[in-house]
Amino acid sequence: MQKTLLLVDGSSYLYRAFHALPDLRSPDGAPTGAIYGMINMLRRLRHDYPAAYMACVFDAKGKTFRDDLYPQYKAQRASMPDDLRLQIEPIHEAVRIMGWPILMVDGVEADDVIGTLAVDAVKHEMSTVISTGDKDLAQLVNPYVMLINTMSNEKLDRDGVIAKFGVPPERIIDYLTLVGDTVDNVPGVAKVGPKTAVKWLTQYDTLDGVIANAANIGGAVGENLRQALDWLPQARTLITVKTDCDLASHMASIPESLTQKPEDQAAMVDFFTRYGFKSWLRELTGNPTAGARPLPAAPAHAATAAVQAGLFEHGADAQAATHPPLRQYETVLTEAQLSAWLARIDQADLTSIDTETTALDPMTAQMVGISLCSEPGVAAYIPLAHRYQDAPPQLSRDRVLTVLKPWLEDPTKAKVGQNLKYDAHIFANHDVALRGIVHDTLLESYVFESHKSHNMDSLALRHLGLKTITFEEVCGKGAGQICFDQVAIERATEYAAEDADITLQLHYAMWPEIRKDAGLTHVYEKIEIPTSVVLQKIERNGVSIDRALLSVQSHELGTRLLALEQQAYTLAEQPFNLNSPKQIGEIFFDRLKLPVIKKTPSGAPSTDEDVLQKLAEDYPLPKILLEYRGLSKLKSTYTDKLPKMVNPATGRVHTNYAQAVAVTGRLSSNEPNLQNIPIRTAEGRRIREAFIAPPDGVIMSADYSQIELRIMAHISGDANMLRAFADGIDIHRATAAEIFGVAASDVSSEQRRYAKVINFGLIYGMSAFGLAGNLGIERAAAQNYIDKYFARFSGVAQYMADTRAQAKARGYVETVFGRRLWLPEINSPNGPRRQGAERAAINAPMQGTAADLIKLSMIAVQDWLERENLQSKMIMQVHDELVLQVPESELALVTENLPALMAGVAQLKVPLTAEVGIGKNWDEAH
DNA sequence: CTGCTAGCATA
DNA sequence: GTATGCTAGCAGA
Repeated sequence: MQKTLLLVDGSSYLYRAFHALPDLRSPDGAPTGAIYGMINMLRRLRHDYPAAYMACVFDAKGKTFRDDLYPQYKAQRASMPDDLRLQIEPIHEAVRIMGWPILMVDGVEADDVIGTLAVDAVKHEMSTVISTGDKDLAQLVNPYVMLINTMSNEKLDRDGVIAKFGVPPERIIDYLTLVGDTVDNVPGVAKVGPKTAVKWLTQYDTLDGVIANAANIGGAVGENLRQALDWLPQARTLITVKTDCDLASHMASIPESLTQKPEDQAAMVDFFTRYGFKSWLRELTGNPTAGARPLPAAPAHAATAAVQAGLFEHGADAQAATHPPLRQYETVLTEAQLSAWLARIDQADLTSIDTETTALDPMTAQMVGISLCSEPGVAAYIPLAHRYQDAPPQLSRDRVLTVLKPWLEDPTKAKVGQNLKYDAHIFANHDVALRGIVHDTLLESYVFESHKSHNMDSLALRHLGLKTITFEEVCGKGAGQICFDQVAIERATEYAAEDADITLQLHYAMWPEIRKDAGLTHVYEKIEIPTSVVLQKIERNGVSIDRALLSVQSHELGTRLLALEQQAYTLAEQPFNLNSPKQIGEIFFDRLKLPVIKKTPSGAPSTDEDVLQKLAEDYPLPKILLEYRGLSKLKSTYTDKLPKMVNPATGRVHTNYAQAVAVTGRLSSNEPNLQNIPIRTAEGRRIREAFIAPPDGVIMSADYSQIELRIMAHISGDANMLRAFADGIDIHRATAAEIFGVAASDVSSEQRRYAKVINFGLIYGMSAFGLAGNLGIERAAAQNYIDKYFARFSGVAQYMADTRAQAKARGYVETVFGRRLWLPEINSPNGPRRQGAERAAINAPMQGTAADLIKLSMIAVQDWLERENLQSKMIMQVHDELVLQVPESELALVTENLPALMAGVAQLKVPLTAEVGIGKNWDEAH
């Protein structure tokens, strides 16, 4: 094999080049980023992989066999952005005039053309290099075919494929069939990801082996596999790249038709002029200053600044943007370096900042180093506290923080980071108040694509096509994990400086996308960024916990649990672990022969609360177990755990609010979760007695009343519902009056209870089946209620229909404030999944708008507290409730203003109301 | 030691 | 019937 064939998967690079580069413009304002990226890539490829034969392959028009086989093929894919569409023709033109043979075959995808050529090349004794960003093509790799990804510089030969995927190339089709391809909307087996797929293929060798053994695979994934058995052959066909396409009519012969043609220099001069690629132009026209010049930091900075200022339309040099990937990373060890960097960031329009620490817990972690970046590709790492044998002398933490403090605390010095809430805590741990947080890439990603992952490694891959160094690669994992202060400073610089660099680049990739939409921009700038600043303060405030009280409760619960345990053993006539659903199942259903009411998803008889409730009607043991479960949950999750979470330094509990987890826009709370403290049962409520006020103050709780139903009234505009809220009457009573056709004053408590369940069901996108289950009535009866409801509240019925339609047409729904909530499965061919997405679509605008409103409340309240210089502090948020600690001296003022602030954050078609409670502890405050 | 299931706390 | 996080048990490393 002497000769090489170089094949470029042009279609896969289009999107990547488009998204990886800033919004470059030609002198007359046309978008040029993708054109620039594509030309740059082809130039580098030809340099790095000199080949006798070559071709650039694009998808062409026309339906392919895959569309016929599977109408949903690529159905998830958003239509091509206009700015990219405009660049397609110029890209084809550029490829042609650069002398590359170009292949587009109507009705055949680029992948299949490439597959066919790669197989053909072997017959002509050529080896093939395929340049692609698409992992699917790994199935083509063999001793004569390898893949390269020019964006990540990754090379995949046979060993590379095995290293990356865990299976050899000949198993890639099987692997992808199991995992599925979300990009092309080809589902695999539900809940099967790379790990399970590799496990199965290792165990059963091939997909056919896995299918043959489907009956032997346990658990929920086993069931999912069996569900997918009919589908898998079709998925395999879709995923298999064709290697036998008829290309005869499109080229005279291989290899002759795939030789490089001479560059059309005149056309190139014209082309580069038209699109403003000045340095390539200089190179062509023999200008002595061009060509030899490497791409240093300065032009990169100039380009970035130009992008920020929107100057590209005026013909700035697009070429100086980002390529080649620059990694000018500096370790700052001297005062002189520190001064130089301070001067740099002080001048910069925007600086990305990242801290390395000793721990994940933001309240106790100590700073190990700081990284900074103000120009893509040029970053600094300032090690402060690396402590290992022979670690070089570092600038002291105190010294560096003293030098940087004025800049860090200056609200006019704009900062960006990935989850700056964390870094703000770290700085606060060292008495620095981070200000000037104007951007956060975590929140940009969350606002832009709520349903995708937001960690930096996946963001870098998705938006920049770059593979980053992971924390695990640097520090290891599990028991073998080392603290960052043990990492060699050279290695730490590569990792930490990259983080700051990538963060800045991610910002330049995502921010222009958000800016295109006024709603997203509003949600990001006016809700998420200010919320993150408020959250950091709430987390830092923490909440005071009465450890002694919890300890007493733990003890009491322990005693009662012990007694229940003994009673259970007696009734079962043997000891068993009451915490083990498996052992309970054996006792109940094998030994005592109790009836099986329902099964868990994996097929075992269920022992959940509903089942035990039912069985308790006829048997004594389930009743004991119910009580045991309830008390055991209280003890293990709350009374035992909360005292352990008290921060020794502050004497308070500091939860972490995750701002980019819930796909609806809600916050979530962890370590500990303070959003699921019991309230429904008297036993559980006692936990809240341990959330106490400071000696001179009270706990104040303010919650929005019926917020989601109010939002439903607002969005749907339903006249009956709007009137009920306008009149300020009990909404469940009003609903019952409508459904049952009686006067509001004649609604029975039973009727009100039904109406309440129906109202909640509506918020959750209920079905007759679900309502029946909840009310314990026949399905037909439930349907009857739903029909009556929709007859009386026709605006709500219309809203439900409109929301479903919008979700299906656009793939997302919106909150009142323009937050987008994506529903990837809304057009899934899988019925249950699709229906699940439909219910989520109904619920999301209400839950999401409520989330927007309370975030606005938090911003307004914090702003007011600071403006008035009050001592009152927000200490918790529980979705529709804000909890504050308020000194006695401010009690009257805050009681009056808090609900008014919350009610006033938005003017909807219905009034918003917030109810306030006060007490010495959280239980009393309700 | 890791990942999964069942069960259950909240809005 | 929406959205989360945490615990214990358990199976396979």
